[in-house]
Amino acid sequence: MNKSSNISTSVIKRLPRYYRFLGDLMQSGISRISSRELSERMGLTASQIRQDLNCFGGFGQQGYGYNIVQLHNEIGTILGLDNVKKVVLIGAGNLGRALATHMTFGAKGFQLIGIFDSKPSLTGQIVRGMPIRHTDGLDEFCRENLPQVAVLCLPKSGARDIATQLIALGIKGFWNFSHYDFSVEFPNIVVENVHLGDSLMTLCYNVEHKGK
Amino acid sequence: MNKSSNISTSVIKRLPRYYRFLGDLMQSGISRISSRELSERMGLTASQIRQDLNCFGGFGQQGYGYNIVQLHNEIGTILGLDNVKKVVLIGAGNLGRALATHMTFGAKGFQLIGIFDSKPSLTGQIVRGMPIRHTDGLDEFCRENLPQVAVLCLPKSGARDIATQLIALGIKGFWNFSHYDFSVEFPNIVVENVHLGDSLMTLCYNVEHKGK
DNA sequence: TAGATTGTTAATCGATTAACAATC
DNA sequence: TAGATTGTTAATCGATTAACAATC
Repeated sequence: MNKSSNISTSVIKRLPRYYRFLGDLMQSGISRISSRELSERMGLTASQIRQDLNCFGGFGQQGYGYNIVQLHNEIGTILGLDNVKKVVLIGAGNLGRALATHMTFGAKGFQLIGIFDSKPSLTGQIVRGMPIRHTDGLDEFCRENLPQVAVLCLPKSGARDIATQLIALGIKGFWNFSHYDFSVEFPNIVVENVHLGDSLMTLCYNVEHKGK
Repeated sequence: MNKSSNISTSVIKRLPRYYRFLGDLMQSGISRISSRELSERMGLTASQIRQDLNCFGGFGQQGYGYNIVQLHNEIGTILGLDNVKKVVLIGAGNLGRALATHMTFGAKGFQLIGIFDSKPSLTGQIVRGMPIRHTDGLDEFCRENLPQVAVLCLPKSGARDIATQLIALGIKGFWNFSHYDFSVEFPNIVVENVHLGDSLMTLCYNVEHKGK
């Protein structure tokens, strides 16, 4: 396990945002930027930007700043976007279908290779050019196609069993929209939780208490 | 502005999760729990739970623990879930429609009252029992119905103008799925960002570096 | 060379954890 | 009363910010 394995999650969570801002700057034709100017555009401190980047290497140049194209590439590499990971999506309800249709997995280091649902009535429906498969075929599909990542868009009740099954099949990471909580049973599995309900409640609190 | 306005965001972000766990415990018929037992179920320290709760008041009882129903209610009140906020959703693409159909706004302190899109071809389509309205009518609709919150499900390009318009119309909080960044132009507006692309890139990094 | 800006160390700030007296 | 567990203070840990020497 290399040096980058002990980078703090605070830093890692900021990397995609740097990547996005640098991408936008790239497109606007600017070729270099100082940590100070980037900090103003992003609403951070220049110090934090320099600290963050120096976790991974010295990408800047004294007296000059950072080369935008180069830094954008570096961050993309750090994030692992060029190393494509195969993804299966479990749960083809509204949310699952929206993600399948709407997300550009390709630009983020992923390739969606299969969509599954336990509801027989959905089997065979076409979403983003691929048929929804029944979860009965999940084992076989994974053994053949070796996905590394799964998106969970199903109710809490079903999520635990599917997660256990998928981990046994070699899935290394989950994009988890369900309310199933991996942390107790599988503390070492990589999970990125997206709890939309929690997010909405946080918003509720802030509107209530911080709203002008 | 009351005492709760200087609660740290770390604490606030944990409240919805407490609320969910307590709701589950409630349904399983347990009536009391100690911080130690809750900490084991949630994968936190007991100390953190007690610290968090004591930001808002002493809800426990020495030698006994916490009454689950009571604590669940208290946290609901703290989150402001019983004070319903009217919501408009802007952008009825895949994601917008999925959220409109899939989210139980009601259980989280919100009521969806209108769905808008700038694409004339969508106008009049029914989503969750209500017609998609054209954004031309947004001003009038807001003046009549006084929503306090907006969900932004549109591309970055359109988001800035709509956000500015909505703020002028009295919108106090945004659930922002767009890539528009409020922090520089509107640092004091309440915004809950859900950047699905960023989340996916974070997952990419972690699969790459932390995967066993 | 002089000016600018990084990389990096040190100082500060905030969040988490540990400890324990208060008390049910 | 004895045991359990909170509320709260103190200690630790980690993240952010400030400062500045190195250097382009």
